[in-house]
Amino acid sequence: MAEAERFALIDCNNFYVSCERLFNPKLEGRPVVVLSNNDGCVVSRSSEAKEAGVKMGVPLFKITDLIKQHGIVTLSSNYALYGDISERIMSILRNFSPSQEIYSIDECFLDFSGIADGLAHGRLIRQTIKQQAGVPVCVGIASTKTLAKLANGTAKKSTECGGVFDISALTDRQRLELFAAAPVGDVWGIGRKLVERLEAIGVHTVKEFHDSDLDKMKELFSVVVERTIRELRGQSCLAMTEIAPVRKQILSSRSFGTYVYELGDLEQAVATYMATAALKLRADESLAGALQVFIKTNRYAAPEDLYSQTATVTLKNPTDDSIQLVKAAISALRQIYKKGYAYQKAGVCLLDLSSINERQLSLFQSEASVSRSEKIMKLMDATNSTMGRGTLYLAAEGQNHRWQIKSNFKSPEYTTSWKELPIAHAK
DNA sequence: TCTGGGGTCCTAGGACCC
DNA sequence: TCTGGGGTCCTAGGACCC
Repeated sequence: MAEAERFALIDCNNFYVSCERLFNPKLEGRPVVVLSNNDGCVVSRSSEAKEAGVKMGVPLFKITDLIKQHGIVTLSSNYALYGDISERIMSILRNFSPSQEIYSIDECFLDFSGIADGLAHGRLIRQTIKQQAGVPVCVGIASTKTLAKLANGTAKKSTECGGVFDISALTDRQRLELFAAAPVGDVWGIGRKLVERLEAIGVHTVKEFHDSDLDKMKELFSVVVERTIRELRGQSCLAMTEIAPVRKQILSSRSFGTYVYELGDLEQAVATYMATAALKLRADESLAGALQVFIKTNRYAAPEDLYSQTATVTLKNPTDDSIQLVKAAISALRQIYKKGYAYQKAGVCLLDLSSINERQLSLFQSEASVSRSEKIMKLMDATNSTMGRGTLYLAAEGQNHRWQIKSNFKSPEYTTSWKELPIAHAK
């Protein structure tokens, strides 16, 4: 008999908050939230903050009273730190299965097929990560990815299961009871809009969704919804993908710390974002064939103050050269800039990406000019990598970034910056 | 005063071709 | 004058995820 497929989903609890606590144990037991870029809204909450009533994604200015009332600690996000902790955790997890798919910064799937006692293996994982990385995780196990996600949600909510939950160990009846008690919005891939539409046709629980008619749901919704129902029924439609496919686009954008009015400031911002995007492009060993630039006012502004425009440029020759990309981006920006608006955000997007190994020189492009550009970019990237970000930059990026984001509560880069290594004091 | 950023996939609709 | 319909490709926008 063929072995039954099984997946485990390992997900860190309150990941960003857990990372902050590693280096600042005083945060243990206290309500803590981590904020998005620009200190805009809440992106991670400790259990104490959840209990205090802080909702996910809420803007900071709406919870000033709650913060005072409960003494909630607010922290700016520190992505260099979270990325570093994530890498450590993922490399530990790699040892627990022949196949791992890293799904996001704080979660991965492991192939659990053929593991006799999934629950025991899950508990071992949980214990090991806590011990070696200091971060609490939960483990969900099931015969499909969608069910493993659901199992992980149960592991997080339930107090009895000790952070590990296996749907494939349930009887049919137990499984249906679990489905009947869960709202359909708990299912991976069913977001706010779909919940609205599903409820309108009388589907409220996971069980009702699971029991619905496949053909009808495909017709009413989409092939994705149909596939999700199949997965809930135990028919695996989503396989493990161990090698992350190459990115198809690279986006770099930021909200400004204060409104921006002048073209000159926007040009600096767009040049800076493009330099960031181009660095990622070179790290991927890709070339961009096209790029987009967008600028927008605050989307909550009055209708007469709203403006949002995108310009797309197709490049004659695909490139990874920051200088060329910045030039193209700035000329695109000049086409869409309109004076008189309070701009709140700008960004660039690299599109039509191809592998550098498949570069084709056009008639008008000499090998010499390409290799000169390569040398300059290599020098710039190497310098910035050893001497620190921003050591070498393009003149267009400018110096006085009046528009730069706010980051008022940022923790030090404990693990990724020599200057900010924590100091251990002997008692 | 103050509302994130970076991705993916799917669909609808227009352009174009035969 | 009469002016189809199916296929494909591309793009913009929406929905979703973390």
